Amino acid sequence: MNAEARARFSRRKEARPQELTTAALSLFVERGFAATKLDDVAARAGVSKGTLYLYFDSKEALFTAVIREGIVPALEQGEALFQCHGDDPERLLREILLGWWELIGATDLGGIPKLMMAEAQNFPEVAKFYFDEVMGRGRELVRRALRLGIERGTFRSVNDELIVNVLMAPLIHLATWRYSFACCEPKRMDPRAYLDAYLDLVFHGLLVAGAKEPR
Amino acid sequence: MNAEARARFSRRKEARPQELTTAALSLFVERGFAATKLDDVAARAGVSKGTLYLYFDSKEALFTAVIREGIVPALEQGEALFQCHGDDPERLLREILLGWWELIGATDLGGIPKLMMAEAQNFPEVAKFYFDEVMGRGRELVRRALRLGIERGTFRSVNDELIVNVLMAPLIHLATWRYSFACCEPKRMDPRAYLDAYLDLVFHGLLVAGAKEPR
DNA sequence: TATTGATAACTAACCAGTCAGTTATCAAAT
DNA sequence: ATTTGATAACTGACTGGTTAGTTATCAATA
Repeated sequence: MNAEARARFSRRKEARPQELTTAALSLFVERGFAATKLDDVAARAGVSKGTLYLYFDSKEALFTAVIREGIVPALEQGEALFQCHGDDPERLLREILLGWWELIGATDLGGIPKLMMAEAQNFPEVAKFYFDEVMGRGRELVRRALRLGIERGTFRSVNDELIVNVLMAPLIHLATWRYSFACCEPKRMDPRAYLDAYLDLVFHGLLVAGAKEPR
Repeated sequence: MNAEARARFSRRKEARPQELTTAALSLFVERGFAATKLDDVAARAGVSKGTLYLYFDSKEALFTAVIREGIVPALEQGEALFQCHGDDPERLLREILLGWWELIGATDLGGIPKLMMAEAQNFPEVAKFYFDEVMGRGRELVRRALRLGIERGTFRSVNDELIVNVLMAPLIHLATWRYSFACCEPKRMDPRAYLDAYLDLVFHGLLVAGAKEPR
């Protein structure tokens, strides 16, 4: 049996966990944790429910894995990307915000904020992990860019701790939109146009008056 | 039997529906629709599950009532409030955004956005109602204030249709926060400080350069 | 043949929805 | 003022369908 046939038909102990978490993520995001049946998760991953239990101890363990394994790699990728641009705070912040959208918001991971918001109170430990290890690290990136811009005199002197939340909210909102009200819109919103309007407003709000015109 | 004792012990056909929807709202927001047991809803309202079924046909009917009866009155109250301030667009927009917070975000109704986001795909008809009748009307208020400001030359010429979403996102985010990650924060966020930072950023972003300094 | 990945049938618990029975209330009759 | 009968509000035990989690069995590989 050749490699491709193997990959398609044979038993794949290594690949199963990710196949299952991917299937679980899409269903958890679509329906919520409690309303998602493990039979459906298994079916979407192309296996039976028994197989799911070979890799995860419980439904809750699957949920934990979905969050942990789903978002941490993307976060590390993001952090690596933004360690270089030290010179231009405006450009750096723009790259971070757009980078979040490209790397998380616009991908399948974009459903995770919706899922975590909905389930935070049901899974306090996962919420704590997500708050510290995911949101905390993401916020720190944005905060450093803000601070840098303020120190350099490019940005106005705002409360960076609070403004981080304000800056992230429209991005998270856009990501969540796809999994909530998108189907209600007669004329679909264009994410690119939304992002342009958002960045335009934000940088007009941040840059000191008289500084160079935002792009 | 005096009025107070009556209010506490007697049967109250008229008051029951609202007692039940209030209890249901808090539990739906806290745990999600599917994870909420009707026994718990009934218990929180001080009645038995059988009584709940005297007033609502099904769990889904209860959900629909929670959304419809919960938010429409507050919306109408809001619309009535803002029909007068026609003169000063900046002040008008500020009143609308802060008014949303006071009237909805900071009250028990503040959980409804979280609940609707989580359940929109499970209840497309309720989502359609909410999208058209609640969000649509709220957005229209904000949009008119934006347009007015642009026409008067107070605000920059932004895409009002898109900016409405950007403006509302941080408010909805703050309201949702209370029912998701608030318990993860070691030092609680101060909503007032958040709102100040938000309004400061937004009005610096909206007002034309050289116009009077935002308050 | 032994091991391992996978399954499908199974079990036990849970919970939405029901209904036969109970209790509060009130008006009419005494 | 008290009793009584009718009714509407309410209850909680019960049922049936559903689903998380288990296990006996099978098939492929080494």
